[in-house]
Amino acid sequence: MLSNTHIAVNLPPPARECQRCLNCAVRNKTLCASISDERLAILSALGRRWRVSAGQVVTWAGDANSHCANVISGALKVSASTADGREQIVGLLFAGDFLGQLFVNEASLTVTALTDTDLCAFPRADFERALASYPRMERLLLERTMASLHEAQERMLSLGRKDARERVADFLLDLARRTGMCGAAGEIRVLIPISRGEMAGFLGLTIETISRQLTRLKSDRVIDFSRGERECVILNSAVLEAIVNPA
Amino acid sequence: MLSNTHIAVNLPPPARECQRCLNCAVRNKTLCASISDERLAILSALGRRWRVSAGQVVTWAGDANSHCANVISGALKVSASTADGREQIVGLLFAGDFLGQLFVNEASLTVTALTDTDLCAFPRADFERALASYPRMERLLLERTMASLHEAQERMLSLGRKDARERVADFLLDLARRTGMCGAAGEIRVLIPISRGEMAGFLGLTIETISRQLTRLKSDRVIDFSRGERECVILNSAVLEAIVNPA
DNA sequence: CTGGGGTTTTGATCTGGATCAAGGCCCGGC
DNA sequence: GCCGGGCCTTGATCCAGATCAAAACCCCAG
Repeated sequence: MLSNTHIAVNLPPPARECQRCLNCAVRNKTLCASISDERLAILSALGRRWRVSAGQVVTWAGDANSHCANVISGALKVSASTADGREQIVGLLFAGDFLGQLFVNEASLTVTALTDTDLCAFPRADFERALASYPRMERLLLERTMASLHEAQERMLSLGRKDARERVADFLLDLARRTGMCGAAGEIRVLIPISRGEMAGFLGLTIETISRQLTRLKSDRVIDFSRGERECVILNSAVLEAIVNPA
Repeated sequence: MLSNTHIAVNLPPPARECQRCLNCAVRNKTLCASISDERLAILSALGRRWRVSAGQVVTWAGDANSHCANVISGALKVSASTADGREQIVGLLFAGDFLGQLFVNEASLTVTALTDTDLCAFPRADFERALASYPRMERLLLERTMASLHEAQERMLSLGRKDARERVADFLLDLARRTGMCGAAGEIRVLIPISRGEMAGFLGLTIETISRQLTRLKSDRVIDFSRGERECVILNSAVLEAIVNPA
């Protein structure tokens, strides 16, 4: 023990830098999870903590694509827009997710914090270089990128071919699967992490349509909002499944 | 020269296998472009030529995801479907493209040949293993997957927020950018590689809407089809640009 | 308790694209 | 040359969801 302390005091600078990473709240959820404690030094030296408050834009579409980041805490939306201001949310990011497009010089998407958010940001060029030194991280990033692509493909089906009722049911079930807590009587409690407006942006609908679909599900006793608009209780998931999977 | 011949005769079996690869029509367009001639042996041993005729299904959504492939020639559509048969085309593949989802045991997409097609197919598990032996190929695949994701994100904006006119204009300009040949008088000749029905499947519209939008552009003297439905001449790309980029 | 801004709901109307229904065109087989 | 089957176009109608408009609700500051 004593000798351990002695060793720690004499550790070279890079290793000391790593303390921040070793204690990181998302150490084993981000891409860094693929790197052993001992080999963390290079990456650790590149990262900078960055706190963003709710509503702030992290990256503007059209700007130089200079950074990427791991999400430590909070929630962000990633959106594409037309020149005249229509917005489509193409993804949501939460703790552990990777933020950024690699190998491209101009950002094509706008990233905005939905809540107060902590990021661990890297200069993109440095990160791309580092990737080559960490083959397991590169593999993990490839897996995650493939998974994102897969999600994107399902969303294309939704946006191109499903009606409002189906899209909303999809969304609720997805949320339930990811974060749902089972209550006493077979019902599922889901905290909706975004506003009605953001749901609309995500599902390619308007705010009014979202609201109407939700109230319809409510009056059909499929869901309930007795504890606030953000707290959805799924009373009858079988009906939702049936909407999502029509005859 | 004579000694060269002599050496060739004595080459070990793996290298001889490679001849097929070295002569491959898409040697420097597929993922294999990242591999030097000398190191091609492992991958070469895994690949099997596979000829698919127009209309044949290569992969059914829901089946075991056992293979991936490089497209040698031809064209394919990749589509997602709802249980009741609505179809959204999520991507098109041409010579040089990589076909397949990795790291997933069940295929979620159906892949269908649009024309007679030649593939170079690999057992997925073998290919994933091989990937680790070819870091440059893994990097290239990561870059391509990121590019696909980027495309998918633009399509989400299209499907979620753009009207029929904009989607069709987008499609034509995209095609022109990729494959368009400039003619005499500033006009651009574009060969549309798919039918009206497939355009509809791709753009999230119906066949009738596609047809109406095209005839409208035709009567507005923006495009012309004098040489057949598949041969589009863009007479006034400025108008198309204006549709794509509204005030 | 009161007032005001933001979010959500609800209502009335409009419309772009789907749907339903004919034709037209082209090509290959007989 | 005529028939049959794919495509593609055109026309008529319908409807889900957008748009426009107004309440209702909710929370906090004063």
